[in-house]
Amino acid sequence: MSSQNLTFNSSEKLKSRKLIQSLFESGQSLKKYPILIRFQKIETELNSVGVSVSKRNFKSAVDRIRIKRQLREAYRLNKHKIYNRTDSRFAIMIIFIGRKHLPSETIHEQVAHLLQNIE
RNA sequence: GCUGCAGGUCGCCUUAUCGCUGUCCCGGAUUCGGGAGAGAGGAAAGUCCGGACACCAUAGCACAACAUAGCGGGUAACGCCCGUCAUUCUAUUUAGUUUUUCUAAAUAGGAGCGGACCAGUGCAACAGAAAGCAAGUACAGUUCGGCUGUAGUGAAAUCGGUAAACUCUAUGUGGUGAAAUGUUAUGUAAACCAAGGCUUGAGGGUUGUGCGCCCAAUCUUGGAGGGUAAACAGAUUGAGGUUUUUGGAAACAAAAAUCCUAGAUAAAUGAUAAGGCGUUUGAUGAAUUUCAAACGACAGAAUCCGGCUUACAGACCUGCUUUUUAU
Repeated sequence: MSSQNLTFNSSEKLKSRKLIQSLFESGQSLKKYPILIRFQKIETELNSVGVSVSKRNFKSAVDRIRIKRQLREAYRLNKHKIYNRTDSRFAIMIIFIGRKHLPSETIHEQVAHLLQNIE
């Protein structure tokens, strides 16, 4: 089951435009620099997760892609913190609000901390 | 060996574990599980030219506007590429000159906004009366007309220069851009679309202008929107790559053999660990010897091709060149 293993494939990705819109309009948010997450309870089997990096802070496409990969990896390795703790499922958008590159270790720590506090 | 220039090739590697996106095979037969194999670039970038493809009379016609500009060739096409002539720059050699300078010729390497001033309009430092259509110095001639010649200024005085001046000539250019466009499924109404009929053509739309064209209201018939930015096609086999042969001075073309090499869509191609490779720094030392640390250029496909431009640590190859050593 993809909810238990260390996977993050397309069935768990946030793709619906409507859901993203409602997430930004009425979702809750948690912040721990340099990460901001917005989340909302949804009635599905799996979480629905997206990542985002502002073009304003990182002009180069290479930089943005690198950070998005770090964020996805951080979710993949830490998603058990949600699945093991609660039966609720969430739509989550992980947003990078920093202005420079950070080591993956730091990003993973911050994302793990935020996922721990979602409810 | 070293210095510099030009052109070309490459542009981190290996293993393990955990993942991501397609493809194929097996089991299941909707979801799913297992296995095999594939998965960013020379610029994928800028979006500056040229095409393929698709749709749209808001697409047509005329003027305007814009682009290109020796000659020959290549190409699907080009503003690109190859060759060549003239021009111009640099270097060397030779000749002329007492020498520097300068001039001429030859050789080598580069550069580029290279059509036309026998249509019209404009512009021109200094000198000069005057750089074009007005004025005018001296002398001489004279058909007595500022008509002709000489002198004088200047590169140039009705002889010309200038089109990186307007302009003219030749050739070319419609717009939009894969979120194009097509197909399929479900299917309430007055909103949307298509076809047809009737009336009015006011007002509006288009690229600057004119013509043309389109849009409106009402009736009839048929189909539809949302859910759903859905799914599939377009979409990756192509002006394709590699090798050989032939033709050609080259760009390039032809033939044969062989290969299939990303296809995502809130957008895959990654993360971690260990080792190696390279660069830099520090220590060590007879020795890039040994050790340690840091770093790994520019940059991420998005319909697809051909170019151009710009960015780029480092490595290698070829040619020319500077200097040194040996023979």
